[in-house]
Amino acid sequence: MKRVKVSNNVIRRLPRYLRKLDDLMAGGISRISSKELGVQLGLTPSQIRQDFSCFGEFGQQGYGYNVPALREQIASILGMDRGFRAILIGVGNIGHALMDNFCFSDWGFHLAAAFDIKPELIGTSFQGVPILSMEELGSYIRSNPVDVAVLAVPKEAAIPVTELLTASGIEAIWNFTNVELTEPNSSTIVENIHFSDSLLSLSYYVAERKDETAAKAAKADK
Amino acid sequence: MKRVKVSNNVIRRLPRYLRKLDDLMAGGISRISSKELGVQLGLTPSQIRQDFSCFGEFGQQGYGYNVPALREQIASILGMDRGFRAILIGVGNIGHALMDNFCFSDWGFHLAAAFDIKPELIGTSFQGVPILSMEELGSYIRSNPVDVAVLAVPKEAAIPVTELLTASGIEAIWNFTNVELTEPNSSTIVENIHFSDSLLSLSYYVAERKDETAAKAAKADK
DNA sequence: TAGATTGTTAATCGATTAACAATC
DNA sequence: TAGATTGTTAATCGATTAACAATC
Repeated sequence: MKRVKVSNNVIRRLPRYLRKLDDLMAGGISRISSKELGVQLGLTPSQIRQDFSCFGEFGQQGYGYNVPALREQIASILGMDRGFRAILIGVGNIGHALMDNFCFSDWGFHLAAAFDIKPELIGTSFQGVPILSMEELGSYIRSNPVDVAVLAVPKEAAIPVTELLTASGIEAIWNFTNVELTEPNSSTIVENIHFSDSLLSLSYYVAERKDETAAKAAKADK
Repeated sequence: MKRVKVSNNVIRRLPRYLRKLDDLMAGGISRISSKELGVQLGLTPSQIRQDFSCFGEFGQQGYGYNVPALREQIASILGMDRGFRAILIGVGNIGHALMDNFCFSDWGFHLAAAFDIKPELIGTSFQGVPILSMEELGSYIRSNPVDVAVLAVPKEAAIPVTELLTASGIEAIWNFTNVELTEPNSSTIVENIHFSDSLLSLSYYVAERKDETAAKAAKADK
């Protein structure tokens, strides 16, 4: 597979392609053109072909793309076939919801262990995932392969726990705390789920929509 | 306030600015230049000044920006002072976690009600928010002001519930389901929290990092 | 074969960065 | 006042779109 430098925008579209291809497969569609894919995703066919061409030639002239084959290619580009191993730090509300609801294995991940400080949780297991003490975290990381740490601790613990993680050799963090972990100098890969950032973006667009509606009403009214 | 068309990239940076300004205020910093803000956020001073200039003139030559004043401006741009009203659809794992942990009021929102189909939940309330039956959803929306619906239902329910919401007059959805709600023809504002998309992007970067490391090792090895 | 559709090169568009006059 | 820093205009860079030869 090609590994040229690919822009972040392209990477962010890959999971959407994957999702759409899964939908098509579920609907029994086995072939699609970039034109039709563009219609269904609201993208131009050019962009779709450009995106794919970053990684190879997956289509066939005059025919289009084979849906299952393309799906497998994109899954592989995203690393879904690598069996990455994850650990969860913090079994509070959001951590628990992830363990209960989020199917890591659907995305090629294996959730190997969870960590918390609450004594009543330590030593138990949930959905087959053992919950260990935070005190075991460092030694666990050093003696087990861990590719990604899922950070779901309270706000106050975010920075110290991150320091412990990186000091123990963790290179990638899936961050659910509302804290900026990305140090300008750090080489750790951080992917954020910032609920509040997302809600505030939505808030902006809602405010904009209301202003437009109000302006229109005022105009019609005068 | 200016309301020119502002690019999505700019909007997505605003919550980060807000977060940083809150941090600065918590640290007792009352004044900052675009240069220093750039250092702390990993952005160029030019970009920061360009971003702010979409909405007005918030700084002072030779001085920089007053932190609390700028914070208030950005909060206002994001609509945080409008008291938007939200309802939650689906009090499962993620919905419950949002009710319990996510402080809507911190971001200017009021969570007015939640809806579910589970009989044991209906009629109860949690954190002061009443949980109502899904059957009441349509009439509730028609007789109460609702700006945003938070969609946290199971995958299968996503589309039918969205249709009910839009048919009842909802214009904005904060979508926690792993389903593409954005119809190319629809005018509904949709903001997605796609856990799996986020994890897969992270997965890509982890895979890339591993490939680079392996390539380097192979080179050193030969 | 003729029609369709790819992969890629070139053209356009938009976003980021640099430069600088204005001014606190 | 002199130094600092803004807001904005111009230059650059990168991403998207269009065009088209290659070919299934």
